[in-house]
Amino acid sequence: MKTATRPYHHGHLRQALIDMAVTVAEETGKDLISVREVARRLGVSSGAPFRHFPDRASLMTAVAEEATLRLRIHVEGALRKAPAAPLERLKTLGHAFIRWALQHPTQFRLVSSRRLFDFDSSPSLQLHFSSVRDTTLALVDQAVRQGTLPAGCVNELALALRALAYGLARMQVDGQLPQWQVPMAQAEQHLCRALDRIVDGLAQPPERTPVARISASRPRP
Amino acid sequence: MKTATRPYHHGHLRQALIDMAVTVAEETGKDLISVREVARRLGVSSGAPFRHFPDRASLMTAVAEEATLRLRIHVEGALRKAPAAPLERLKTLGHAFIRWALQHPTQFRLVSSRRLFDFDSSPSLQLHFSSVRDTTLALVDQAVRQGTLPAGCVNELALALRALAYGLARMQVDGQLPQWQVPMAQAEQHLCRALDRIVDGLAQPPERTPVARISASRPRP
DNA sequence: ACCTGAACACCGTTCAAGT
DNA sequence: ACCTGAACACCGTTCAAGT
Repeated sequence: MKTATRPYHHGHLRQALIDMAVTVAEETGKDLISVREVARRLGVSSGAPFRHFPDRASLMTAVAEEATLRLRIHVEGALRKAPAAPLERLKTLGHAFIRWALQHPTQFRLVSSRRLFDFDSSPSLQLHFSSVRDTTLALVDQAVRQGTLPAGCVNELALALRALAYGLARMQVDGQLPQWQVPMAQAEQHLCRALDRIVDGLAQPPERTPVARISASRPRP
Repeated sequence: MKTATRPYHHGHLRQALIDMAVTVAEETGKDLISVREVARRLGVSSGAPFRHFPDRASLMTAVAEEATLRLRIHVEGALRKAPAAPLERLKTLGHAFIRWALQHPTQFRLVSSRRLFDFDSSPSLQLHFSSVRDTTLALVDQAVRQGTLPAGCVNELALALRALAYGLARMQVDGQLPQWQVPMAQAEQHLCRALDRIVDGLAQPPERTPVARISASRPRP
């Protein structure tokens, strides 16, 4: 039930615009939402949004801020239930990243592309992004230190693993998976298995036989 | 110098539209070009393009066809000068893929996103895409067969390696690399090194010390 | 302080009319 | 057969005017 003939006129329009922008984005699947449509759906005039955001890019920045926070929370939630082994945690992080991307494809595309809003202008965006990145870096560092991942530049390896998860998620979000014989229905499992395949392939000790117990004490010359 | 007062009026407008669309796209960096601007730059009326393409998406499909062919030619050219070892060829393929993406970011984004045009409607698009994919699959298959890559589903491993190259390229194209401490100037080298890091990490025989000589003699039942 | 609604300069697309 | 240019229904953004 709306409040009579003058429903809006005031209220917390700013937040309503952000929420409706997300709704419209995920509904239409388009990267560029129409601020006029967002205004129309909220029952306000076409000029109203510009009292809260200087332009569409600023609105998209606000949307990206919230989406990045949700991605961070999703990933952190998954890690809370994960085992302690760094490699297992890395896989869990990757799975959570992929899962969130597939469930919120338009938001995922938005937060991934620095070209649709102004990343540098938003401290909260930078904070939430860095948090996930730092978690990745820390896990890779632990794995390298304990010898379960091959030695070398941590930054470089973390970048590669992030790119792997990002690439897998984006191939689905961009609609490429049909050309790789991956049925849409089990896309998530397929992508997570592909990720595990690489991580397990990189893992140092086969831990098949408890004989060797390699490195862990043999960092680098 | 333009040809007097009636420069156009006829000609091979269809091809001119495709070429100008590429120019405008790479110039503006926007995913969605304006067909009005393309027409304007060619000196034709705003309705002229629609005599050759039913809508903008069809024009973008034509652009994507040519871009995909160029990507294919670039990759095949690189492989022609590459060594014979499957793993080396896989790395070369990845490097060429990344290099082309960084040199033609807007075309790369276009061909990567099945959402900006109609992939299924274009046989040539499918042909050129499949060619690069099949080359990847064949190389992974060879490497697995000769034991330099770990055994398992070839399709899955090839998908993962393609996702790795795709993710690395896209992180740069989407503007994420500054947040990963990668200086723009040496982006390409950094990305190629990250790729090599994973491929080398997956390679089966460490061939460092002849001591262990793990598996490599345990192909498949 | 916030919102409206007309206005401006753009779009993609259509289509009668021209050559 | 190909192109023009007006027309239509949209945009993002601005801004005087309203509450």
